Amino acid sequence: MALFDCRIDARSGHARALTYVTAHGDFQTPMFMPVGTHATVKGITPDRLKELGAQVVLANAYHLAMRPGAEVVADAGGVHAFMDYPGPMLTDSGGFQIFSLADTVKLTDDGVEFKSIYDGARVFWTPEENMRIQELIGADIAMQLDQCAPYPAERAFVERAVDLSAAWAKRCLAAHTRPDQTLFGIVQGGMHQDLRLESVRRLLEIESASVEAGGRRFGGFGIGGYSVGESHEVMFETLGSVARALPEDRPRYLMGVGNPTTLVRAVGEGVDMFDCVLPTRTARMGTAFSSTGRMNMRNAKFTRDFTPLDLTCGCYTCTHFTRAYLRHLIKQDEMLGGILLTIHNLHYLLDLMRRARAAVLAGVYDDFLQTWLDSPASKDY
RNA sequence: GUGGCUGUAGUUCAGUCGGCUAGAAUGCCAGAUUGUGGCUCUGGAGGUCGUGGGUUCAAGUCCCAUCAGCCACC
Repeated sequence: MALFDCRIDARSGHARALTYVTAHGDFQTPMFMPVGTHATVKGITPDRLKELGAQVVLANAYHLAMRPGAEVVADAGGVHAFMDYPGPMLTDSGGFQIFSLADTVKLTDDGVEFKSIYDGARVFWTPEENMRIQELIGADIAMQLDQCAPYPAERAFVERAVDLSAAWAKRCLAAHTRPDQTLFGIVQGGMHQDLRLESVRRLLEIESASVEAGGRRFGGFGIGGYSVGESHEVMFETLGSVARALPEDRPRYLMGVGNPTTLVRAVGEGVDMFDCVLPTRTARMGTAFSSTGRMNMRNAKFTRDFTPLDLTCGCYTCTHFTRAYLRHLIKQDEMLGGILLTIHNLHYLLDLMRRARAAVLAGVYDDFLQTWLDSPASKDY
């Protein structure tokens, strides 16, 4: 298979199992991608990530451009060499920071002005500049610059986000040149079915025009603008039809979603890739995923609980340490507490997606989904 | 032994001229966390104001005694 080829290994209902080729190795879906915003997945070494079976790791173009600077990362030999992660990587464009750092941002049709959260420096990013930055950083997959609408939002606001994101998709695709990197377009449209489908239609139109002119196509598609405050049910009203409106032959990436049950359900709707800070952030704050639902390891009931975190889990944390010890570490703000829960939570989601893939390959995804929904692990959904 | 200082929430402390249901921080208990501005955020519980007496309409606050701790000097 050639670079950025995507093979469909199996289907089961709407669920898919893909193999995708990058310059830093293949990855297989369904897949969860740990988030390493500052070119580090907090609290965990790259060799441990590999041991856990992580495939793609995320970094963030906005944060790396601010610190240490995209040129520094480029001079280091690119983000893989900089952080010593040998596998595939993906950079988010900074589009999400337009949303999350909204009060430091000025939007125009031509681009976005960020006021640095680190030193107040103002930088103006056109889509072209954003592509230059992401090419310097050098991940295998770059995301287009986009605008993510909040929820709830006026329909007119969401329409504008769709317009702006489509305009920027076109400019990103035209500006993107690096041969060992591919670009994903991003679907917006909030919770409006028609706007979502319109957003998909425009991305495909932009791609067709590009290909006709001898230009590039998208390597895959991000589904952005979900998990911004809406309920799960509201998200699933539109998610499936949006995912399946996207081309079959390329990955569909639901951005920013990491709730275990949402992942399992979304795979059933035809989504292939996910990323989220949830497993790593909540780990540092003391929350663990488990086969019986979320556990707050600060709780007093674990003071003298000398059993493993999760008896059904085979990760390093669960095979070596007790709940009492983990609670002690978290309560004391010892860094090892966050590290051990991060290992566990990442293992939990990575393993969940491996089992999902196995179910797709076996052609029994519906059973897998139903078994999941019937299990206590889904109860905190 | 004498003199002084200090006793208020688990802890460290604030508490005006005596005046509503005695506050803060931290700790404790619980909840949140979704393309990472997070040792973060949101709730909650917790006090016979060392003890006894007195003055006063009213005392954490003023007076007396007493106990404890600390300091200094014999």
